[in-house]
Amino acid sequence: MTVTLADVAARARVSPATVSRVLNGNYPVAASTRERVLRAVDDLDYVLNGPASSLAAATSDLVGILVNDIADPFFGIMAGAAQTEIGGPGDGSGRAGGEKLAVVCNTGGSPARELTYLTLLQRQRAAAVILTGGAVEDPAHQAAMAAKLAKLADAGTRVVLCGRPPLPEGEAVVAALAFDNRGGGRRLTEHLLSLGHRRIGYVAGPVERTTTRHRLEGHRDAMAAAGLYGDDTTAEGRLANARDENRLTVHGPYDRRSGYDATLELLRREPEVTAIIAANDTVALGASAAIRDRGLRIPEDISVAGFDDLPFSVDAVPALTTVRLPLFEAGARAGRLAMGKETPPPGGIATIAAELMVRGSTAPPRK
Amino acid sequence: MTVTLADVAARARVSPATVSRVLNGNYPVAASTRERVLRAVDDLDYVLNGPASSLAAATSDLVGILVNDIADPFFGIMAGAAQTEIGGPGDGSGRAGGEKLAVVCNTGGSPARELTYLTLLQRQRAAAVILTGGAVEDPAHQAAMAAKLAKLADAGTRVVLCGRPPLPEGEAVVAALAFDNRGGGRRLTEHLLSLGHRRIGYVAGPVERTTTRHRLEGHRDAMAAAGLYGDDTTAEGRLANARDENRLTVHGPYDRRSGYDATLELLRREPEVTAIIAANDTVALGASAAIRDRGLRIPEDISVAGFDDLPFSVDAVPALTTVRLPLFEAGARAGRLAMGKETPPPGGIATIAAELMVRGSTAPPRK
DNA sequence: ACAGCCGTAGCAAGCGCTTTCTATGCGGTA
DNA sequence: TACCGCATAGAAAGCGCTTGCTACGGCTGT
Repeated sequence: MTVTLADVAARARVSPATVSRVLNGNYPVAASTRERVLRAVDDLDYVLNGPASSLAAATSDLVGILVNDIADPFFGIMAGAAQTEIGGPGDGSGRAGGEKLAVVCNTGGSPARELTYLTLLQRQRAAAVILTGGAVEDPAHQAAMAAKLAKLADAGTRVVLCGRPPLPEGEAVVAALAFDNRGGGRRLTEHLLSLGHRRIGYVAGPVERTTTRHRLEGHRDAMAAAGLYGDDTTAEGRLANARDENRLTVHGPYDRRSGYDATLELLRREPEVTAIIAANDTVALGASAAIRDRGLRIPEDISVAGFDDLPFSVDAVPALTTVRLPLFEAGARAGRLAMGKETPPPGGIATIAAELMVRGSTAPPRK
Repeated sequence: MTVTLADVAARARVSPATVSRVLNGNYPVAASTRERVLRAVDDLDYVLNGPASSLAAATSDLVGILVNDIADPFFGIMAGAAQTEIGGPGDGSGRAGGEKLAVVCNTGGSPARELTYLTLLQRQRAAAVILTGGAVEDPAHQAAMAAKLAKLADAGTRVVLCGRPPLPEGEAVVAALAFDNRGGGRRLTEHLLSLGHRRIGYVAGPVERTTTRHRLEGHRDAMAAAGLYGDDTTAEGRLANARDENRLTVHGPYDRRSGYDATLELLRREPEVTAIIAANDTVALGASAAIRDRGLRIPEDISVAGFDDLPFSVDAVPALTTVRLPLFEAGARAGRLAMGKETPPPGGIATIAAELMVRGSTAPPRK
């Protein structure tokens, strides 16, 4: 039924070993022989049996890219960029040079699925794995992840982190590319502060994610530095600060709906808010909708800012002030790292700068 | 180094066959034995060797989802939905029930890469393949695709088309879910027509894609039915119609940039245009930006409409009139079809309705 | 008490490929 | 001319798993 190596060998009147060598191209084969084999491959429309090949060679050409949400361009852009560096041009049959099959796996943000995919990739003896996006901070899960990644690395799988903080132990991975979420959050807040805002609402992402925490920390650092939170070190002062922080922060998932609902809640809690920072651009879109639905104008009544600078953000009306993350570049770099085409940064860790993009959605508060 | 089935068998004091059967659960094993094996698996932290297993069983648990552009939510939403139907919960080790590894492959819209991925999946003996999005109309490529899909189907891989027209021959696939792009294009144009628009610009997608052609055909059908194009059947009339069609249609990729540039071009060619239909919502965003940059207002000066109804479209200002495609539902259904969890529609072909969403970006023309 | 079964477990033959080791033939060199 | 070495091809031993078939008790039925 299906054509095998042996069939090709028979037709080319050589041994299976020779066919294998022609296909893999890592052993000298006379030009005339090679040609004969190639013709036989073509004639028979032969396609290598991947599992058999992986079994015998103890490696596969699978590269896994784990993302939290495939419907979110934030991940799509990184994954796409990584893939451009991984998938070779391909010749359609036989086995091409350094060609790898880059596949993206959607964890949906679930720790369990993250682990499951890692096991599945381990089972396939994947050549490399790229993990994108923030990690979940649950200690048990982190330990499980670290163990799993260590095992993968042990088995020869290259592990690259992209847009995710380095592992606590840090040794198991080829490289970690982390976004400067903290710095971005700080600069964004400083921008708002410099415009004169004082009551700033914060629509944060899910509590348990590192990304959420880092952006929020940057924000609070800036607020504290401006004497808005945390400067009063007396006992009551501290309490008041904490209350304020909590009152002006609402957590929720990274989606539009959450931005809408959280903004309504923020407006209820503190009608005097003059600016709202959203966990990311998608959330900012929802926040903007809520503000408009309340009959308020952006930025005259309330300023809005996002994070990530996704492609649609510049087209929002007014254009969204946000923090630009070089998603494509980071993804491409992760792809190269995974392929061993680029040497890892010193210590295996690189921080990727976040750039503030000031646009029309932020302006000085009215009063 | 790595632990194998035999190691587990030794530790559980059973034969490798028994371990295999416990893991696959398709053969009676005494409860006490099963338990002993499971404990050994756990103790040894055993992970099945995928390639070996696929080789022996002649199937794998890989399911490929091909998309044209992973950074585009249009595909992300379908792929994500399909994955929810495919990837089981997973138990972290051994092999779970009907668990499959859903992976998405980014073709970038390139026919060559599409074929390459199909070969790679064939090589891996994928359990199923889902192809999403419009096809390229080049006859040579279509023939190659049909041949490849037939071969995949032959080898037992289920092939499902999602948001893509059925194959010319049509036999090789489990099912084809096609969006009613033509109907959507027609209804959208009728809406504009009923508002009083007569000079309607059309920013189309890449010429060679079926999606582009179908949407455009729907548009032109509606125009012709209204006597705007193609009613004049004299020789000169025909020519004039064709000229008009061409003058008011600009092709380009499915991205924001293309929408921006094409709209500028349309405005130059025909300043009297009162409405612009974009190939999809992303393109519509670019078109809107161009219109605003020209100092025109939406919808007062020019109406804008998109296609797809991506999540951000409702948040555009003004909210975008568009044609809603049930991407999530279609993706989920494709996933179920690929898993054999749902019986294919009669004839293997289903057309999925497209619903007109009238919002703020379209209004009657001023004069 | 014996034949026949059913429920379990083991044996062993591959699945299709890679790769080490060995064989062969040829040209060049002493 | 005889020998060595290089370039190339083949033989064969697995890689780790699945599965058809066989084997073996103990139970049931007569």
